[in-house]
Amino acid sequence: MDKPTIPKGTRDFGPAQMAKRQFIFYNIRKVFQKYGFQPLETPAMENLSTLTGKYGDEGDQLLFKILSSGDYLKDVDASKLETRNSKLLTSEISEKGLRYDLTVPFARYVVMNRGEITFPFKRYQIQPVWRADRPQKGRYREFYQCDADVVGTDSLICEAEIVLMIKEVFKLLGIKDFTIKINHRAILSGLAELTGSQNASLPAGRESSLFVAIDKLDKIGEEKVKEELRSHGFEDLGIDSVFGILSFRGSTQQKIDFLKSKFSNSEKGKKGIADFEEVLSLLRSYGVGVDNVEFDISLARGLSYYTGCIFEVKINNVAIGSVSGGGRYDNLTGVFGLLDVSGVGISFGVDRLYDAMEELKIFPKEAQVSSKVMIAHFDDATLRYALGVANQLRESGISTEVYPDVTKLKKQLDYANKKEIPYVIVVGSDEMKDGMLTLKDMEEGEQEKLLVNDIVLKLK
RNA sequence: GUGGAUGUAGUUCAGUUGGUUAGAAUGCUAGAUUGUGAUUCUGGAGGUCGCGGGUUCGAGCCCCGUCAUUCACCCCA
Repeated sequence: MDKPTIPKGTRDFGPAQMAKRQFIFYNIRKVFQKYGFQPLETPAMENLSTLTGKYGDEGDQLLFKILSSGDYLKDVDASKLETRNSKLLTSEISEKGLRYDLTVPFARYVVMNRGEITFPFKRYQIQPVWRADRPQKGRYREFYQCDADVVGTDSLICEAEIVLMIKEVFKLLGIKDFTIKINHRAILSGLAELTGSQNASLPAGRESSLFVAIDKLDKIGEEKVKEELRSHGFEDLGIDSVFGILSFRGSTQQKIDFLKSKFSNSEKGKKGIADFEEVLSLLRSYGVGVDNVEFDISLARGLSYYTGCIFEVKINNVAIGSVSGGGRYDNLTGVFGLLDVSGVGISFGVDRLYDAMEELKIFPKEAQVSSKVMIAHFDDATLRYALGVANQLRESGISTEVYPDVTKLKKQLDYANKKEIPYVIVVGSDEMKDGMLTLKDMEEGEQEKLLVNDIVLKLK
């Protein structure tokens, strides 16, 4: 029998990791609820028709498909089988897939339940998603997303509150050095107009290849991006005018003023700038500073359904991809037949947050303890006495465990030490006689004799 | 889907131009100490060297294949 393994890109989470992961989940959930978001869960699997076509060609390839049950090959067209073309066959042998993100299932839910939902609808969702990617650093095939979305309102208050929530989550997690990058799809569209003949919009495909290329600007540099654009057939003149804007350096206000001058003929560009200015103005009304916020004209984000403001959060000085991202999508529910519902949302990637926090060594110690106290004993009589003590402690709300076997004290203390249990109560025949129990502080190594009630007071 | 790196004890890794019985640290375990852990000392267990083939008198080491892990690209949380 071979040693058992788990699938590529998946992980087990032991008790130590779970304590830290739950610390992250707990704080994100706390913030979501504080801003009025309500919980939602959807199935791990969706109908393939719900998922396909929502993430582009690349995305479709990364979908995990579930083989139909039963004798799924029986009714397959023989000529299709002959072709040996898997893509032709998938629709025949698979009708379900694992969810790829939380936003599309949410859109599906909204459309299915449109009659029940009171808009604007604010929901949060913390569940795993699956992507058939090649795993690498900070990239897994199964990972958790923590999404909060609002649908049914165009109000830019939602965008502003997303910024507030990001700041609050990072504060609770103890991450200090991070950047919230913001841009607007309309600003990018304005930019795209400049690449072609004056004011002519690019076809959608051309537009997205432009976005994908400039999104890499801070990663691969100006020359490589230009190269990529040329290979996609963009003219040098257009490329130069785009870089004339992208290379602009200055404060947020200077960037805004500069773009306004460039977009004098672009309705889209003007709209993008106006939205962004309004979000900044709203933030000021909340009385919250815009530190950590950066206006990044080159931020594009791949997902094609974004139409308004887009966000991305990076932790500085940690070599890991973005830990959070989101934006506004005007027509997500449109593909499911419900038009004119605007949504905006944010997603935190727990697994990357975990990796980054581990690298920065900023998990608080109290996120990691198990029992507060363990009771050690010597024989059957003292073990039985210990059970009563344990019950008293637990009734007072103190996490307590009794060492379950009769064995040497050394071994029991060793166990407590390894589990990082901070206190040990030693019950021997002397302690049983007068009720004065020995309480040992495992960190300091000191011990004192106390009544159970006094121990409760001390540990509570 | 494309390219690179690495597979030796539970774990992290040594292993000389190919040469006797493959080592260390750590962890595990027993004791030194019959009521005291994390420090110290002593003993013990633990390896089909990822798998399959080839070269050779001889392979952990060289060659081919294969699987796994990992990093990067594409894309993304």
